[in-house]
Amino acid sequence: MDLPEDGDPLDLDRQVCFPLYAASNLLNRLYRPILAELGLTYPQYLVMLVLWKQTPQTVGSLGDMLYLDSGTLTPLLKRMETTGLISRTRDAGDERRVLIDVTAKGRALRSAAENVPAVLAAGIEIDATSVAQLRDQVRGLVAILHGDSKNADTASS
Amino acid sequence: MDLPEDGDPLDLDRQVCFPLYAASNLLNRLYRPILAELGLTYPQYLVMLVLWKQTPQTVGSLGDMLYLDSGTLTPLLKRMETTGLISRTRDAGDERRVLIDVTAKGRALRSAAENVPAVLAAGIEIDATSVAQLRDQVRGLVAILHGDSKNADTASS
DNA sequence: CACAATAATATTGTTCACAATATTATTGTG
DNA sequence: CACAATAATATTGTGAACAATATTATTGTG
Repeated sequence: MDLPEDGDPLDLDRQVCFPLYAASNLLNRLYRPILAELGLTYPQYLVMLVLWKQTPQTVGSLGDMLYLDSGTLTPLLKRMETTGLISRTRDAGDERRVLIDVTAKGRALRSAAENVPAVLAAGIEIDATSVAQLRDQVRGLVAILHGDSKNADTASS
Repeated sequence: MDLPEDGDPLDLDRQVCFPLYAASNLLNRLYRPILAELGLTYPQYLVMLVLWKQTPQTVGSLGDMLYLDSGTLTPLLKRMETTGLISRTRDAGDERRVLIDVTAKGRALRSAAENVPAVLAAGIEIDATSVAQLRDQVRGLVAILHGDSKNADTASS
């Protein structure tokens, strides 16, 4: 009774993509004021998460991890350079590349960012199990959409 | 073993929101060329889905259903008016409201849009059961995020 | 009826996200 | 080594999203 055959395929309630779209917007809206205190937007926060793990990165390596391209990242990284969180320097070994590194200011921001997940979680009434389940399912979809069919076992066994 | 306690809370792989963000971007990227043939963007497509179901709508009613506000919808609807898919007229009964209706051109687009879901599904290798499961889980999250706690029983209790 | 309070939409300014294209550097083939 | 092919990043132009604010219309209270 949930087959795509019966009913209108153009019904908003049938769409898979709409809830994802809505959830993404709503989450961004929830993150915004929290991250604003750190002087970050959500995609900028994602860049910092990567850089806090491993540095330096290139525009391309950031794009691979965040599923974004230079058209989005270049201006974003320039803004982050302006606010003093990162540095952008041409790779001497390969002048095509731009190395992205954290500055002292960017490194200092880490401790303040550490309770962002907790603050956010406090604003959402959902238990940890559901969250993990949801995360893994969406991750499976991302893998499929990105063509990493190796990781495409959303709910299989 | 999946508790938020162990490990770094700022690890990209632990984030719930990132997969949702990535999935939303990737899906939009997938929709874009398909909808471009109809002269639509994804949010414009969502507006048409609503209007094909029930008309007229107001800016506010569309916003309620799509979780968007006038700051996003007003310019979007103006563009759709320009392309001739919808009409925007002040409600005579309440001049604050703007009634959004489909034009003949917008109505004619419906049949062409009917196979969008199928074309899209063809591009994603995922079974219907997983999709439905994912959809319902994300829908649960949307309900929580939006404060509709009535529908917030993703897996609670 | 006056007029504050509220409601619905519009505007402004900033930051993404993207396709298409341009620019510059490196690699590969002869 | 020349020079086409490729790779990495940047630029351009369009369309969202959003917070904050402005504008206009209606409602409610006296």
